[in-house]
Amino acid sequence: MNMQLDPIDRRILRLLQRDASVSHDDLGAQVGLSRNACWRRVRALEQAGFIKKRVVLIDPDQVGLGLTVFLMIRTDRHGPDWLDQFAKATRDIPEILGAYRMTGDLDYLVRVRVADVAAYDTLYQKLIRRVEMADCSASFVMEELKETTELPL
Amino acid sequence: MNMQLDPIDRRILRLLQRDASVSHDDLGAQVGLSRNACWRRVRALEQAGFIKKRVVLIDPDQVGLGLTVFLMIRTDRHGPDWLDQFAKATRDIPEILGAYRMTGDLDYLVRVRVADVAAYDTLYQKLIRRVEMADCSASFVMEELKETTELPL
DNA sequence: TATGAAAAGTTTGTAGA
DNA sequence: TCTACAAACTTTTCATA
Repeated sequence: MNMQLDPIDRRILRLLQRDASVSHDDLGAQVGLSRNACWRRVRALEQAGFIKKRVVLIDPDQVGLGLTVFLMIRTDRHGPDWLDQFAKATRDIPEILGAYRMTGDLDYLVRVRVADVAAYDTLYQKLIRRVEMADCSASFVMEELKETTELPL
Repeated sequence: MNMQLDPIDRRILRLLQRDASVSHDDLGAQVGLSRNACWRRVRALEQAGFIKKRVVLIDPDQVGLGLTVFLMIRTDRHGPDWLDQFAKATRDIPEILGAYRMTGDLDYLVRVRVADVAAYDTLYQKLIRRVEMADCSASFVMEELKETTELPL
């Protein structure tokens, strides 16, 4: 299914990525559509893959995951098997929330959520046991100014 | 309200942060609880602030936001008013999805989602017009190995 | 092709055994 | 706790533009 996003779809997405707990009645009212005209559009957006999933966002501090760490990684192995191994490791380790191959002089950036510095060290040991890295330096987040899943639409 | 997370709560959170579209019936079945008992726990988790919000996750590529950029920022103004101004700017600019004050020699790290390099440049201009920065270097994401909102529970 | 109204089917939240 | 009920919400059907 191919689809072009019209202004109403955009508004629906904008509202749903802010709060997906609204009813189709309310959502419809907010975009000026009937209950099921709105429902149809949401379903279409789901089927077309615009909406990937519905999730609950958990407060990391409340569950004891107070520390975000960014790892800047450089490798000297640029073959596909190193990347495979690294990609698999990042997928397997649940503390790793993000992993990105980058331009510039750092090769990879990894975003991690852990309880504290001790937990970070455990994770670091786990990671270097699984993948060889020429250089890996950690930067700790002191303050989270912003952190959102809302895309600019 | 204060609460200690028991193993069933943990499992509920783990399931809901993967897929919040399940009914309380299904969720209850998966954690071995009646519909009602499960519903109560979910409500308690919401009220205690473990569950911050319910949202829809949108595929960035499908809405034409194919490029993630990380900005590494250094400032020479370490007063509270610079930080205020910077924090406000990051909140106001919807393309900025994350902004972090860091340890180490880079002061701030900013995560950005835009359509392409041209859109990035527009955003960059917007940002430097609002806050003074001693140094700001961009790193573009070539490949997203992992990107999740699921916390390790 | 997209809509709205209404009816049917589910789920949710509450109250009583 | 559990069961049962009422309210709310979701989804289908159908008629219309």
